[in-house]
Amino acid sequence: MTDARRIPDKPALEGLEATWGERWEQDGTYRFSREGVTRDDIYSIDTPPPTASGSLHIGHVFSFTHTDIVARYQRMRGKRVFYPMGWDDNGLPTERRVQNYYGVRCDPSLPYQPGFTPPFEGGDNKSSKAGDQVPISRQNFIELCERLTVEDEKLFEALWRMLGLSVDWTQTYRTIGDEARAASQKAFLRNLARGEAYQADAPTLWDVTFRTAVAQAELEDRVQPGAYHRIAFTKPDGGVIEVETSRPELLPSCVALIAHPDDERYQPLFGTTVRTPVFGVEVPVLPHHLAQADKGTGIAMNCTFGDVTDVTWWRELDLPNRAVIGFDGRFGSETPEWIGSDAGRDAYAQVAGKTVFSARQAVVERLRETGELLAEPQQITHPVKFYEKGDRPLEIVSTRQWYITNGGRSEELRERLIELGREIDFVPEFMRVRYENWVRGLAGDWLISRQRFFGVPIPVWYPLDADGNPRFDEVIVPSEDALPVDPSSDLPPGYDASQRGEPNGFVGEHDIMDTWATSSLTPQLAGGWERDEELWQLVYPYDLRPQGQDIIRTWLFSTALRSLLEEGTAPWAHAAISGFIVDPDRKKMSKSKGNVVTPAGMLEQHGSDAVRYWAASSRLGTDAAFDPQNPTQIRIGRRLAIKILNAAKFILSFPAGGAEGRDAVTHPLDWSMLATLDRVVATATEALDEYDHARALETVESFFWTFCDDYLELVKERAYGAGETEDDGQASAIAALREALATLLRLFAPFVPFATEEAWSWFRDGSIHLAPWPGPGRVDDAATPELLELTSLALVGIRRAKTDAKASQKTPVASAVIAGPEGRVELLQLAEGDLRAVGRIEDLTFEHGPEVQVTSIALAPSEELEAIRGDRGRA
RNA sequence: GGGCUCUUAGCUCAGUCGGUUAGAGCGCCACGUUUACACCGUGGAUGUCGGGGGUUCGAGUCCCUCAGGGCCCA
Repeated sequence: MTDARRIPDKPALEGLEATWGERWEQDGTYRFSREGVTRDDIYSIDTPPPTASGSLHIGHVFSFTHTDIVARYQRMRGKRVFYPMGWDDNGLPTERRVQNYYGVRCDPSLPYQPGFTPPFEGGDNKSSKAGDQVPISRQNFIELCERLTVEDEKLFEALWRMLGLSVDWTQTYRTIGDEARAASQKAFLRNLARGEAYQADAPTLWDVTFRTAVAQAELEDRVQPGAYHRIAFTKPDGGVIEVETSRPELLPSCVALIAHPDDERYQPLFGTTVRTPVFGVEVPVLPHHLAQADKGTGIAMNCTFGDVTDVTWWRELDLPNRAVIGFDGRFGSETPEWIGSDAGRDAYAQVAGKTVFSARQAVVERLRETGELLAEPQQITHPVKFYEKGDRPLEIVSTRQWYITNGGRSEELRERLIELGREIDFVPEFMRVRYENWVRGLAGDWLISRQRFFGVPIPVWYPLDADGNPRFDEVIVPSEDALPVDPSSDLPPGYDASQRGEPNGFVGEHDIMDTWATSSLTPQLAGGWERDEELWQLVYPYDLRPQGQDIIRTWLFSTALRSLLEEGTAPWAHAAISGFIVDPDRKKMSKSKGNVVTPAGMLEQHGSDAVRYWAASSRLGTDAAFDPQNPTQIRIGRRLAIKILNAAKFILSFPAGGAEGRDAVTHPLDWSMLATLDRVVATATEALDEYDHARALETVESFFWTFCDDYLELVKERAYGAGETEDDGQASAIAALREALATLLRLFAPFVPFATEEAWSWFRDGSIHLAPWPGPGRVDDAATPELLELTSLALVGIRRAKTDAKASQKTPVASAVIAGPEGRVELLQLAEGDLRAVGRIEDLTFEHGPEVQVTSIALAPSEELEAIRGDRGRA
């Protein structure tokens, strides 16, 4: 043993996070070492990196604690745990934050300004308009993104360390880092080579504020106010067809009217043409099953493109493309060639250059003038597609974009993805359905082009023909060893800088990839794919992917997809899905609802162990209610952590003499306690193996309270060496207590890492977090948990008798009789000495009876009681 | 509109394969303690297991149905 440890007089939780956090860092306690190991020795975890420019909320603490419990458990089971942490810093959230924080916006047409100083720092500047932000070059903008994310990441790491995540902090990565950019470009080039990446001119959902394309996974419907406008189309015979539309401004791009094939009202018109109001364009009337007969007048105006149904009709009915709205969300300034009439051209002049909103007013006004608005607009609410981070409705524009196949256009690939999902053990199992539903519902391939700045560039160039037009079908790619590249500044193989933008020269792709195109590669990024082959072979496929249920369709799916395309295997063996946090009204906590609780304050106020206990008491997949005003579970966790320290201090205060461990145990009651404890160990181990941390914790905790309240009370006199018990009873009690303490601390260690490490340090060397997970030990052949159960029952009976007599538990008892069934009483008698000691019973006898109970008890004569009270009064 | 999920004590939640009188913690009330324990012990009250129907010797548990909450998707 080493020098005597100083156990504090008053153990406290305060300061443990700092003390042990520093110590673990110094000792490299959680460092991943690959020396002399095989894949079987490793437990690898692929953690979805938090968004660096977001903020960590209590839900992160919740789910990351779940992961950490697994990591700590597996480490104690003897695994080398590969548990890296990344920061997801590329992407639009960072751009927005940088704009607000520094008061700038990116204008790629501007030149780089060395030594640029932003107008301010630290603003949240939410109300500022884009016009007030200083325009800066793309490179200046990216530098600010880098600067700010590095700062954010420091704060994140500090919080995770305080929470006690057992992450190997030498293994961090950033999704914008060189290695991440190289890896995601390499994966893209491999997709391209295998035909899984392609470009296409296609109608694309477009956010006009951010001026970028948006993928299916980023869409959300929002209910918006709108209005139905009933307008008149003219038949060749001069008759009128009434159409209701919520988007009258798209009238200039109208290409057809469409009704359901079974709709008898319109069947006679199929194949004929009608003239659009105001603009006077002849368009056909066509049947299609997606037209809803019960909506409006039952016949719909098809435009380029009002919604996704318009896109379907355009594709399936082979209609012309009459786009009028540009990337800026405004109507084009040139009058389209398909509008031939003077009146039509005059009307278009009224909308040219206008926003959707203004154009709608102009068109409606003109409809009133011509009498083709048949009724006052009828106010409605209806779902409209938005980019989940945007605040203006999406438009649909036609552009050239890059795609990656994801099964949206291939039944066979969808089936393979569902098959792949079956290789993953979802915890809880029902979460698999969300994955399968998402895969089955995919409507198109994955659009990965983003017209943004802070992200991984799509690593290709295009040759220019003699007229200076790009030949998009002759993609120029870099060699893999040149990665990462930025096509807007780096040169394609075989060209020189003077040829950029010149006829017969080249042009670089200016788009970047969707942030998910990088985030979907976290197994590769963290695991050294194509960079550290040895590491990759050791950690991939990963054992565990923990994540929230809300990102199954995005993160889990896209990672599984990339893994399938690249490796042909599932990226992980298990997917552990945490629930989310709801407020006392059972609403999901989210920034927009304003009910978010910041975790740092909770950790400081209650202590990390307490907060972790709260997180650990919820099962995977189950939402947890959390009331910051009344954090009951956290208080219970805090009480438990304090109790652990106090119980350890108490147990260690008994004189530890000779033999340690189970060899020194002789007393039947001590054996019984250890036998019970072995069962607890078995249950907790089984639960943790099944990723049921809540059951493991509950089992250990409930035993711990019994251990303290009953067993510890029963043997404390014997452990003091007081009383007239047998000679070796003291040594047995102390050995059993220390054995139980060492076991309980280890059982609690994954949940409450600070308090357990503190208590462990009082009597053991090394970190508890590297100590072996307890297993069943040797017990005496006669040992049975039943003895401890019976003794507890008897003890409760004695206590109750004293309570009924309104007497102190210390009141001496002259005589008592305990009854019980035959066989059980004989067993109970093995603990007679301890029962007499704890009950201060002078004369204890046993008899047979139907159940275990105290049948008679006589407190000591009152003069003795008076004497005791007198003593106490004097003391 | 579809998928998933939940509904058990005042609150937060367990409840295994369908099997005794449905449990824990917190809170509440009463009493007792107060040198391991900013706390501990003993006891107490609170239940139409969301409603209805079915299967079964037996249902909190399985099936159907209705209602409500939540999440995701449309």
